[in-house]
Amino acid sequence: MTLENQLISNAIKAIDELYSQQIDSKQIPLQQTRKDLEGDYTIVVFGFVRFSKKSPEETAKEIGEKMLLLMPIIKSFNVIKGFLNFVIHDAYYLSILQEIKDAEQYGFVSVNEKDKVVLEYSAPNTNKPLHLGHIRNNLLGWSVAELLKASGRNVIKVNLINDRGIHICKSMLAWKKWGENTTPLDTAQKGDKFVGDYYVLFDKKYKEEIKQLVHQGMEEDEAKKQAPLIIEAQEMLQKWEAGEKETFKLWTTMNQWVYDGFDVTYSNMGVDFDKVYYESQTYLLGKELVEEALNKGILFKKENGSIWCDLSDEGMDEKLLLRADGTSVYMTQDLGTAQLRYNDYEPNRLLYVVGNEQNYHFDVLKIILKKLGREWAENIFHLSYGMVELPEGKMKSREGTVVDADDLMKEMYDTAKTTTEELGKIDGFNDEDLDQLYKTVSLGALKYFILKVDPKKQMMFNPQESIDFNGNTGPFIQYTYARIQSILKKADLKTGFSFDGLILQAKEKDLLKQMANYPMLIKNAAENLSPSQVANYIFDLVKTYNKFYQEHSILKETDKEKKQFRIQLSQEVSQIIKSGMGILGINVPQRM
RNA sequence: GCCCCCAUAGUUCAAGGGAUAGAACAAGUGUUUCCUAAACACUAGAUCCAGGUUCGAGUCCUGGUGGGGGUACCA
Repeated sequence: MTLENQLISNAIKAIDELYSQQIDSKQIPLQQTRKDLEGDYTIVVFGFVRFSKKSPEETAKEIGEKMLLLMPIIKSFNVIKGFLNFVIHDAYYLSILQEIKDAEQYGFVSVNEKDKVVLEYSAPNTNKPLHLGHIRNNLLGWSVAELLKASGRNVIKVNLINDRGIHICKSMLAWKKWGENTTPLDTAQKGDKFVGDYYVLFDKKYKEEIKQLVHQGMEEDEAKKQAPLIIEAQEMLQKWEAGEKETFKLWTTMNQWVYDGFDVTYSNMGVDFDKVYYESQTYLLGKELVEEALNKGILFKKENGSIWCDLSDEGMDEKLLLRADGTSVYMTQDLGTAQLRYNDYEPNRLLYVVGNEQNYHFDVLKIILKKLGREWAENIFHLSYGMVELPEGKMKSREGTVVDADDLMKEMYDTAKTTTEELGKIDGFNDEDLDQLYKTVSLGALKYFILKVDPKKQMMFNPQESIDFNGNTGPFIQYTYARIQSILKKADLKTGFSFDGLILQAKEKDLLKQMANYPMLIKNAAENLSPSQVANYIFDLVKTYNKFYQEHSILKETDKEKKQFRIQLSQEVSQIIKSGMGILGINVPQRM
């Protein structure tokens, strides 16, 4: 039983004995005492005055006295207004150190195989390379998976490749027309970049056609529909869905180029998947679902043959599910994908890491599946994260403001290299070590920068101001870790030391207090699907450690017991840093 | 038009309805004969506006202002 739970249950007991009032644990506002005040834990008693019929101060005093008797671990208490502050004996904090030392993975809950979560993230389109928005998605997805694993879930990471649709046909058509049979090898490009260029080219030529038609007197909306290129692309999609051989072959070839490119980016980023779904393999199931729903009368057909879902009962519009030409749309395939995933795993939760621009899409997806009688639709959860914004607004490929994932990682690497060389602490590193270090530091900086922000919130990225290496950053944390490793290398950590009766210094106690919170932190962060909470926790822990490091000598401490204690403390702090950073997908270096 | 989300120092981010709103960067100042100064210490600086609920509101409710997103036979 944790100390928090003990405090709560004894508070309940004290209140029952004092006021004959039965309350449950949720009604006990327990929190950590403010740093500048005396005490470790605080109970806010304002809410109790209605049955204590006494002033907040008196109420707090009475409860405090009762609990002091009930719990020997409480050293003393003090009351400020309605705040009852408890001071806990050092012995408790020393026992925490022992607990951390003994734990296999402190703060982690062992995995329950039956608590299955299928987590989709990344879900790229195969018509353009990955960019900053995907970076947030990928880092979040991977990290949330780690977080859920740490809290005992059996997580299956899945990717869904949007490998079919009109957008792919645009790239294909452009390549066919102007690609002159070249391949990524010919232009020495990554495959995803190569194909992406043709997507851009299509858009350019298409715009020219629209402009020309408008010039000839056509309305712009009409011109967008009538431009020969778009008609040709639509025909291509129909051919593809009809399984026409040549189109299919081109599609296979070009998609493979893209996959090869993506694999490189994923690998550099350090993300992976347990299973990859392809939209091309799920859209037919989606079509079947639409057919089923149409027969059940859940959907309706318009005169031109297109199929729709009427969502006016839910206060929404009508939603298209199948085009007039019979080809499927995004929603069609997502229905199929969800069904397939459920069939494959029957998970407790189907989690989607997708940007908040698709909130409406997921609302509709759930509603339609429920209309179809799929009760598991209730377990669909959309982890809706905010967009990454640039100083000039949204990223637009047309305006060349897209921050490419590969480019960004390369820039970070170069910055890490420059900074490290300037600091010059790299004696004895060989080229391989250095490359590894630059990767660790640059990715650490990038990942931390992205993940420290609450996923739900929109975030700002300014490419002009490069990501910092000082302050609340990945490298700051990595540095502290490396410094501890340096100490541990020089120190001889003796086993079998007992620290019973050791008087803790304020900074040492601060550290142990924070360390004691790690298990709860993991639990809460996992519930909120928020790696940012882990990031902020680790940052605070590291700041506290640095203060301790500054104030107290470790290796030069003459008292042997104190010295061993501080070495042990440092060791466990570094373990938590490593563990927390691991959840964020960030490695920690032995030296930097 | 209708629907959803957001608004905190100059900037980027924190703050489970609780005490004096925390950090970091940028600005200014200090600390290395001492375990890695990618560090530490100090100074200055903020809850968009108007109401309401509450013992207590950055947090909840209403209205306003400002930003973002959605509402496509795009994904």
